[in-house]
Amino acid sequence: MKGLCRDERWEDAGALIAEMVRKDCPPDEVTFNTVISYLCHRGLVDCAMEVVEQMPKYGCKPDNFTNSALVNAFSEHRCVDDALELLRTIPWKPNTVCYRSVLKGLCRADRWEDVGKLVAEMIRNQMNLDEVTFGLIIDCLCQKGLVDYGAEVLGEMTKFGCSPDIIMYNSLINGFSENGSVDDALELFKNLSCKRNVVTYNYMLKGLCRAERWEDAGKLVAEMVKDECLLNEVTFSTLISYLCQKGFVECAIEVFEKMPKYNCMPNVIIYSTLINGLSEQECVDDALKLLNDMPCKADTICYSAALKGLCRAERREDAGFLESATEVCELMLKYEYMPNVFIYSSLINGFAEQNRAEDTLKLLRNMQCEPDTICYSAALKGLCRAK
DNA sequence: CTAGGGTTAG
Repeated sequence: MKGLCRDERWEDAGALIAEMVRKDCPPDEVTFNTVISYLCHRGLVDCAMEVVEQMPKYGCKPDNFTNSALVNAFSEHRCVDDALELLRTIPWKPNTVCYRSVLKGLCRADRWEDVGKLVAEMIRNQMNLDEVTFGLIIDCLCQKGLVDYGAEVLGEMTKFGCSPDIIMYNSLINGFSENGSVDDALELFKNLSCKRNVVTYNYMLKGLCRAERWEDAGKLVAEMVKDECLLNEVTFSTLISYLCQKGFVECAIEVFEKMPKYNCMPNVIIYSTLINGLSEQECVDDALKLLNDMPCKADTICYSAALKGLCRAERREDAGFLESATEVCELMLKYEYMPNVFIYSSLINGFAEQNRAEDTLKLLRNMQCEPDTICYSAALKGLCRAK
């Protein structure tokens, strides 16, 4: 059942339940809760509710698992007030997980007063306020820029027998570097009361990269290796994307080339980032080489990044880059990738600037997608320039 | 056997 749900094969899941009934092996709460929780995760809240209504027919009653899934889905996919209302209609004392799902919705909606009230209610009901609950609140505060409050909650929670753990520290480090100063983040990073993990390092790295503190970033990675903390794909993605963004594409390439040494495989997004970076730095040949040597399948964004470089080069040097651009387009079609409107408009514009009205028109007429205004304008430009 | 706090990117 779990497998079918994970693959979103809802009809098969329904058929399986029917089969269970037929074979005298009736579905139980666990069966239903599995289906319900997956439906909820996919945002199919109405379907989930329908399944809940089917439960009594099979002698099953919704329990804490059912309700926490629904409350969570209401919080995420609907209005958090629906979640709150559902919490109130549960005919028994809902457990911490159910409460926490509502808290999550309230935190995300920035309804801190209501968060406080609900926490007070939990305390009144002598419910277990655990690390997970505090971790959730701290992270939301940090994400909303209320890092100081996050730090305050971290201090207060010891009253409830909770001690700070690495997940909370990670949220705070990220919060400080995004919404405060990266030095505050570093300060905390250096004085943690528990062992750092790869997420800690990656957050810290992101902060340093954003601040363009490349030397510190380099030192951090060295420290990571020394600490025997394995660099992962996030580490590399972070470095590569920030280096490209800030115009240091050569460094990004160096980092990229080190990936295999750390058992990390670059994915299509990393490739498109690099191709785009090379195109923007007017290294179109390198961009094309990277595109051609990709071990994974290139997607539209990779192609359009390369085309961007080609079209720029064309404008600059009056060379035969548009021919390569057309070739790239053909390559795309060969691999059954649809060039998108952006690609077409770049190409049409490229031909127009070369006064090649015929090619411009031909391209416009043979487009594999709906031309937009920019395509038409570019074609018009070609026609006008050719007289 | 089911639920729950933290990473990256075009």
